[in-house]
Amino acid sequence: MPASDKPADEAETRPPRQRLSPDTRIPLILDAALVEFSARGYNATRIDDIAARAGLSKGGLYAHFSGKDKVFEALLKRSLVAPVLEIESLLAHSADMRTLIEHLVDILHAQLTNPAMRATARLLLSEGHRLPDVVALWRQNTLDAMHFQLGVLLRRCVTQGLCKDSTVVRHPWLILSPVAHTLIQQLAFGTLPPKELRQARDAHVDMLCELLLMT
Amino acid sequence: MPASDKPADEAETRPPRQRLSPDTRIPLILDAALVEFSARGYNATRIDDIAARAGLSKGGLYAHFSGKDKVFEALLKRSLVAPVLEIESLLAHSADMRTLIEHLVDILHAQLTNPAMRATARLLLSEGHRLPDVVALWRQNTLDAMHFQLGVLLRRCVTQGLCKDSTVVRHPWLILSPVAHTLIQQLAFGTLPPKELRQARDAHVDMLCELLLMT
DNA sequence: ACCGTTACCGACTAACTAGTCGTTAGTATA
DNA sequence: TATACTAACGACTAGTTAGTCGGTAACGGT
Repeated sequence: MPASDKPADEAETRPPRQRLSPDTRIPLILDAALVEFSARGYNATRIDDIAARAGLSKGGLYAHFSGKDKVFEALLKRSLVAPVLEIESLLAHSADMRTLIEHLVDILHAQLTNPAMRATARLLLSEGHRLPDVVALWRQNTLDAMHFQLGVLLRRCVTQGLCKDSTVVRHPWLILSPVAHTLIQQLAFGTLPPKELRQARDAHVDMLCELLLMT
Repeated sequence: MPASDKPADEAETRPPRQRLSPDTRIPLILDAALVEFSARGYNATRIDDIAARAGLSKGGLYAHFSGKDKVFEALLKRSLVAPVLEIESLLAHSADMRTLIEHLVDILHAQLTNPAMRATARLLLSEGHRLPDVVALWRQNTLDAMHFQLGVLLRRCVTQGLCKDSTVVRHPWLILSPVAHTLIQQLAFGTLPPKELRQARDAHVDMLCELLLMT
């Protein structure tokens, strides 16, 4: 093996020096941080690991963030985008109530299979106490918003005579709770086999149908 | 301030040297470890902190455990005791189905308000990957066992004509899921106000009644 | 082609902590 | 009380890592 200027393809020994604008480098850093933090937790993650994965050195990283905690904060803040329920679209594209419920459950379960979302959830649970402000913000923007939207959607269905006025209409979080259960399983036991995920999804749908469908 | 032999009551400067048998010291160490680990996570917890809280020095702690990971392992193993559902007792002491559901939900929610259980759950989620064997054991002993018992209980109720044959009878985990949701909230946002806990409990009961009670 | 800006490098330091080990001192038994 | 046993001490070592800083090189503007 020639030890010349570019040992190259072995195990990238020195991708010379790549100069990127902050606008393109920072997302790379946050992507790397998400992987590293969620794999090892906050304390066990080394700045050098994040930097290496983002394609620069520690010193370079410090040009963009003043410390480890600032990286963490920026990471959580980036994931604050609320997954807005397309209420109108759901109502429009669902022939009947059962279809609507299936769409709804599928949207919720899609979040579970999204690795970035899972990683963020794990960080939120295990390291969230570091940044109570960010967590509170996340609660408002994501959780409360989703509860609210679910409530609006369901009350509209009731008004339109599409479904019964069940307990879950007044407590939309009950609709989310099976997803919470599955999330906990995934966090504690690792990724569940597709079969179990499908069973969970189907049981979830069935229960909601039982609760909401007109008899 | 006299720097004599016992500055005593200031900030306990030297509770001289207490010699305890392993049988009494080890539980103290595990109690301390639960507090420290769940407050700061595995990596951020120092051996000295655990030792200090347990009332001895680091060297003393190493007389009982050969390392930090062994303490952690012993801690999780200690909490493996399954909270067995008193099925017979539940059936005997419940006048009607609604009362039985209320008892059931109360048992589940009692776990949530138990600080030691919450701390263990947090550790299991955030640091469980360190000890996959212990986590798998916990799953068998606790989660699967509880699902099984719930299934037995509900099927018996159906057979005795006490309740409908709902989806949740075939998927008992759905009954647990609202508790999972509340658990996540507690872990992410800290202890919930009693009012919200009670609302969650009531909504849970109402939903189960809707699903199970004969019409 | 020159030049100023600034993203990036990497060796260094300062701080922290898991684990060690020779010593000390409670406690039980005689 | 004398003695043996061992829980507990605490200073020390060795290894790790967050953050610093003087210098380097890529890029845009002229």
